[in-house]
Amino acid sequence: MSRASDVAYEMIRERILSGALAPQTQLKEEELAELCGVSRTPIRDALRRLEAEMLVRRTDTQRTFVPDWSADEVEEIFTLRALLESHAAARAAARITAAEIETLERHNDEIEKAIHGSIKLDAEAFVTHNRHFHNVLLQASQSERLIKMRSLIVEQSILHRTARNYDKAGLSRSHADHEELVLACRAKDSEWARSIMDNHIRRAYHVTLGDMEAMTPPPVEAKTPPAKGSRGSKAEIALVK
Amino acid sequence: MSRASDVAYEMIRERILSGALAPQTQLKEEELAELCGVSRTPIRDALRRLEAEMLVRRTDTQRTFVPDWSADEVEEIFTLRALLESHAAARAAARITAAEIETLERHNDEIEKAIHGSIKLDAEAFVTHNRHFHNVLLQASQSERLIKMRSLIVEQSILHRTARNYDKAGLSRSHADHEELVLACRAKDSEWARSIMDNHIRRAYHVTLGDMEAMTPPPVEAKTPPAKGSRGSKAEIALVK
DNA sequence: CGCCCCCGGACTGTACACAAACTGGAGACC
DNA sequence: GGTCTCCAGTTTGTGTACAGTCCGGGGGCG
Repeated sequence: MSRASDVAYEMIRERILSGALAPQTQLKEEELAELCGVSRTPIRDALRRLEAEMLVRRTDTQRTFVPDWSADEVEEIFTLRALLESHAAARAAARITAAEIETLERHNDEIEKAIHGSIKLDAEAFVTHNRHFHNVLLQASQSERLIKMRSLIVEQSILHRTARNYDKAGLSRSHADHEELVLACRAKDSEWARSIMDNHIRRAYHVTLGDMEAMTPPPVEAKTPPAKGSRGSKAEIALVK
Repeated sequence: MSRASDVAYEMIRERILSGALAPQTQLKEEELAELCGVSRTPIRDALRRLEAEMLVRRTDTQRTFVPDWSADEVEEIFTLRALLESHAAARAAARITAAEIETLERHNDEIEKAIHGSIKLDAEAFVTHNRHFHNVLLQASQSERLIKMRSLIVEQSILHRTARNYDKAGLSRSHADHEELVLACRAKDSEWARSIMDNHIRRAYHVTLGDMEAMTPPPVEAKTPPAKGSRGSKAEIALVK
């Protein structure tokens, strides 16, 4: 994992998810090369991987941009996530090992601590252990395809927002869901696991939705050069509707 | 599409799906470069893309192989395909345009012709138009993510086998499903479309299953060098169970 | 004005050379 | 015989030079 292309991948990914690289930004290979301190070759590698995960978008003329997501896409993302993660939970319930169940419990205990451990909510810890919990479950589903598909469903950043704006009751509910998932795994009851997970994610969607409405989106409309000359080869990049 | 890396991508992909590159084969960049008449750079590009689509598999030490699929994986593939394509059909029913519906009908007419047009079944034509039909529907779902996810679900080769071993009645049934899908689209009835597609694909799975049993898999076991020295860094490639 | 064409600068694609890492086997040692 | 170590050949990773393509603006023309 110390290859230049891995370093570049991590650096760029991190910057996109954290917002350091704003949506609509064009990613130029040479710039990134300088940023990461490597040559263009590993950068190209990293960009290919990010493209496969839909964390960057390429135009028809091979220019690369940081995408942004419309409300419609957010809905689609959560629907797919519910579909896939509940399927993964069902598979996991049938295949999970005792050791993995213990790991799940450990992470969920940490989540509990993050909520009630101190006076103030430890959002960072919550997010981290929440992510791990879901990852372990995905791993237990023993399907590489599901794992790859999930990585197509970008939501780290959205998740981050969600965790911050949940109230304590909401977070506790989330913790309780996880506990029930552990029970379902113990019982090897796939359908139980599936329905818990489906419910868990749909709820998260609606919380996110609330958040998104709450923070009046600054109507910073993309500068739209009024349909200038049609040379037919102008690169189009997806704009938020 | 005339870039060297696109040519390489197409060539390698075609050879894998057609079986010209057998499962377990190691793909060496230099060999492929010679095969495609380009340098290693575009080959590396192509391999990255194929890897993202799970059409090749890399070991932990960056060696690239043609994968093969166990019965368990085939089941997983069809389950996911049913999940995703029925979701896509539901989305499509709500969004499809009149022009797209016409295209669907055109392809389905061709399918009809392939089945009954001449004395002998035109398997090639059937497979082609069947693929197009499904692609149009997927396109109509207007979700890039669904399209990318579907490409993770390799099944062209399996599909090929399926079409050959369907009997005429089965193929007609498939044609009738497509007709009903068009009706559901016209009616904008998402749930109807979903259930047709789910049924359509599950049936295909069981036909494939029958085929796979029929043709006694030649028990050509992978040479397993009896667990020799454990240097710990030996590349492991997934073997068929 | 508004449209079109053309061109220089900017960005991506490809080849190739060299560096780093992995593989499989030969030989030392118990 | 079994296991470990080391090494030469093989394969992949990276830097760099140059070729090809695209973008956006300036000037000609209606």
